[in-house]
Amino acid sequence: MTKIKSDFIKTITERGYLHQCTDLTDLDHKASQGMITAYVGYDATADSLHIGNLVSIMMLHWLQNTGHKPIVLMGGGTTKVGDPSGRDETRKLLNDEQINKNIENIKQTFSQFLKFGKEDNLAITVNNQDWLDALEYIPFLREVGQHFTINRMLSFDSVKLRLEREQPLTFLEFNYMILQAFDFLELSKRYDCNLQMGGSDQWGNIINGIELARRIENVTLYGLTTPLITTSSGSKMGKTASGAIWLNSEKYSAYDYWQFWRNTEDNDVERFLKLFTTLPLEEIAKLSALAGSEINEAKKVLATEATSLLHGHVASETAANTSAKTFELNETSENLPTIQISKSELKETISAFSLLTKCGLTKSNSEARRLIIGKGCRINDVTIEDEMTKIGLNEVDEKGFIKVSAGKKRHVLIQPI
RNA sequence: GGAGGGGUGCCUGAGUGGUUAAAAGGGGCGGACUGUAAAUCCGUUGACUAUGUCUACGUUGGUUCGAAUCCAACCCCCUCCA
Repeated sequence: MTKIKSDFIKTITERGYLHQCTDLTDLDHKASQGMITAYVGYDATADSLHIGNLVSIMMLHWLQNTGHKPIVLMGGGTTKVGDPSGRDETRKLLNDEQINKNIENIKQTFSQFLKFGKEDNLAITVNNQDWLDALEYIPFLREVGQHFTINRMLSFDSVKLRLEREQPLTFLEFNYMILQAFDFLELSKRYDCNLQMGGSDQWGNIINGIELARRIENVTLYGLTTPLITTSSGSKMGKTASGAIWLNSEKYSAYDYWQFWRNTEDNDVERFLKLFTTLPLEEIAKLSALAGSEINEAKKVLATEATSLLHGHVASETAANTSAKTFELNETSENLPTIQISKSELKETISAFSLLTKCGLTKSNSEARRLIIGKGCRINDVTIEDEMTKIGLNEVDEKGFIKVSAGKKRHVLIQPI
């Protein structure tokens, strides 16, 4: 490619969102001429999106920011089928009620990143259930099915890998790529959508949609994928500590989210600043030039910026302050996660191990005992040596809390009521 | 429908009558070192009212002093044949 003309392509290239594109030169040209409309699809397999979805959300954000129209496609219909891409096993099927509930929860996330509305480049949300549910089998097969050969379908990774690993692939799942292809066609007809974006594992599904639209409507559509984001030590993003990093605040608090970014590996700081914040590139260059322990400053900026994008400025600052107090000033911030325990219960005193479990720092009393034996538990910053240590009202500090810590990073405040 | 192979802890995977709550690795958690990083090293990794008890190797029964290991039936998966 000679020279990038459009702001959109320029931005996503510079910031590292671009993995593959069907025809970058052409798409760039189109984006420089006028408004393009692009969509990303999200299946409702859980009641919240997670960090892994964030790259594509940020891409929609930049799309809108550079003057184009984003469509958020909720996969109410496709979730009933289950995308086999990148999976060894069939997804467990959800019922309609769960799917609708999930969609409602997932939708909230986008309001932070996109401006919604009808006109111009305001974002819209659509649900593919609206057209997929209405399909009639035979007419659909005749219209769409005749454009797919089994030979070619078998050659796509989502199918091929499953077969190679000798894992079962149901006929239901086998249809997924056709439905996603149909989605793109449908969005192109309804909203003049001409670009589909997604993670690199969606490449095959995207290509199918482009081909289908070319055959049936004779239109040219584009596809663009983002790289799979891994940490520099090779593990998949967000699959760290206790499961996924969720985007909904009820499942993953702003404080925890801030902490997640604060603990980024040195080698990832620059890449993540580009991908997950909206800071200008010059500023990112300055921040990532920091060497040695000074890079921690860059990590704090990353954490605050990323948290602020998702949870808002106020929640982000609070998380930053709480973290500073806790980790740098060695003070107890009352904004740490807090649980309440009745005074009468504390009066009786509670043994240290059961207190750990009570406040959710350990999953079982056995785990709590092990933690204490391994010198991993502190009450009010004092290491507990004996798991039978009794904790009661005596341990409440002048601010009215008992601080319970598991390891160096996980803290909970007990508030007697 | 027929023949064969297989189902072990979060995952991979050893174990074919007893010191097996089950090797090894991965992952998780904690500790040390640091910078709330990475790498490295060490410990730990079923539960409980805790030096004991209970639950656990697809399910249910059986043999045995004793079963993940042997037997029977059933369920599920894979391969080949029809």
